[in-house]
Amino acid sequence: MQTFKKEERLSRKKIVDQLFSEGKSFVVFPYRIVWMSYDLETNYPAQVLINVSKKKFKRAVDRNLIKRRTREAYRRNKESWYKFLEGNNFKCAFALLYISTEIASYKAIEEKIILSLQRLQSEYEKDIK
RNA sequence: UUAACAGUCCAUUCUAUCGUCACGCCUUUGGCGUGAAGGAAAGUCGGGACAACACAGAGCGCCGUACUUCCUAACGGGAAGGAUCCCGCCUCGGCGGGAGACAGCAAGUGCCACAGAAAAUAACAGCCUAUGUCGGGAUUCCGGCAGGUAACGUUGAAAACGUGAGGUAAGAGCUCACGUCCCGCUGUGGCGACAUAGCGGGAGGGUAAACCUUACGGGUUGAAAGGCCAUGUAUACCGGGAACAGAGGGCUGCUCGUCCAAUCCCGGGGGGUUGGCCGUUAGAUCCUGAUGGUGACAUCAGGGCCAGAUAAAUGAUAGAUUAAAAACAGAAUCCCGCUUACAGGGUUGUUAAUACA
RNA sequence: GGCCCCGUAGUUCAAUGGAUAGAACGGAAGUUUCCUAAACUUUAGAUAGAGGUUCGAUUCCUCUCGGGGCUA
Repeated sequence: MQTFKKEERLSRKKIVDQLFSEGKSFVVFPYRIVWMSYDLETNYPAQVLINVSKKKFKRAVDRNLIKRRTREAYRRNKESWYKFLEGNNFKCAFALLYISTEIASYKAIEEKIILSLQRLQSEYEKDIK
């Protein structure tokens, strides 16, 4: 199902603090991805945090637009990522940080989200070895 | 009809698929139904509601406001009116439009660069010798001193009521006529600001978005306010200070008052929590109509329920209309204003042009 | 969300309401040197924006823009 419920989003301050102090990160422009394995109290295999900086986009309307496009792209393309995690019995907390200063179109964002999720899988495979 | 200007109103449409948040219902790992940002949600510039502090006291300090009357819960907001200034018109004293933080430098103090004698107390240059005195001269003349005197003195943003006459030694609102302005009193009109007429007194540079005076108002802190439940814990140790008597504390700059009071304060260092519920959306509410009022607005009647999240909800794709789905822009306790941003469209008024009658 | 503070040369700071807006470092040009550094001489460069009060505004007032701090 292409849902995006609240349980699929990262909201615990404790986990967020831990993620940003201990998590590993890489960049797939315009996103910076911070991730770590965490034993989440949910049925979903991953929780995601989407962030757009107020320093880079002054107006709330612009921030909302980017967050909505990112959320939409993640919702439509997360299926294989979930299958991978469930197949290996992993649970993952990660953050998508938008670091560009320009507003990207939906098509560009979707492309990069797919790339990011593939990169996350390969990072996990590296970690196992 | 078109264009310009001013005012006012509306503001990313419709269909399908997949999704987000809240509420309700059901056969509850889900499904169905309903609802889902703004005129500025923005800036946080005023004012309130609400909450805690003693539901709050006194004085000082500090801050704010400033023509009048009214509206409002309140306001620095709004309405109507007054005076002043600016613009336009003409039949020349009226009409129309616009502007502004519009109390008081006639209570005190300060400041006014450069220039100028001087920036307000005076002094200086100049003018006058009526009066006093001294000297010369010798009978009404000259000079000095004392004295009198005004805004006339190249400036400047600003120079001490204006013009004319009288008056005098020379002069001066010193006096008079006409005029300007200010203060007080009285009459008339108006709730009032004020207008107008008369009488009396007076003549003063500017600056209060300089200190200030007067009048009125403001207790302080803000929903990260505040209340409840759950979980968990240790003020171990070190340094400095206050105090064994009213130290310290009660969210207030100081003093007083009042209540609680034996350990308290500062720095280093350490332990625990960082979850949930309420506040939280029905209200100075919205729509329609009637009545009162010049108006802001008020009252009455009928009807409606219109986001409520807590890392924070509205998007994506395809199609249609269109020249182009397109401006400024996203609720976070709520409300009333102000200010600022803004594509397009509707509508009202004024002006100009064109066409027709 | 709430409450505050600050915007002056490229940088760090000055400047009672008096305008030619100052100083240090830095920049540019020149002198000196075989070349560089140092030294010396000269020079460019700024009041965040708009409006108001005032004869006059960096300074006082209002609005806008930008930056920063505090608050569990």
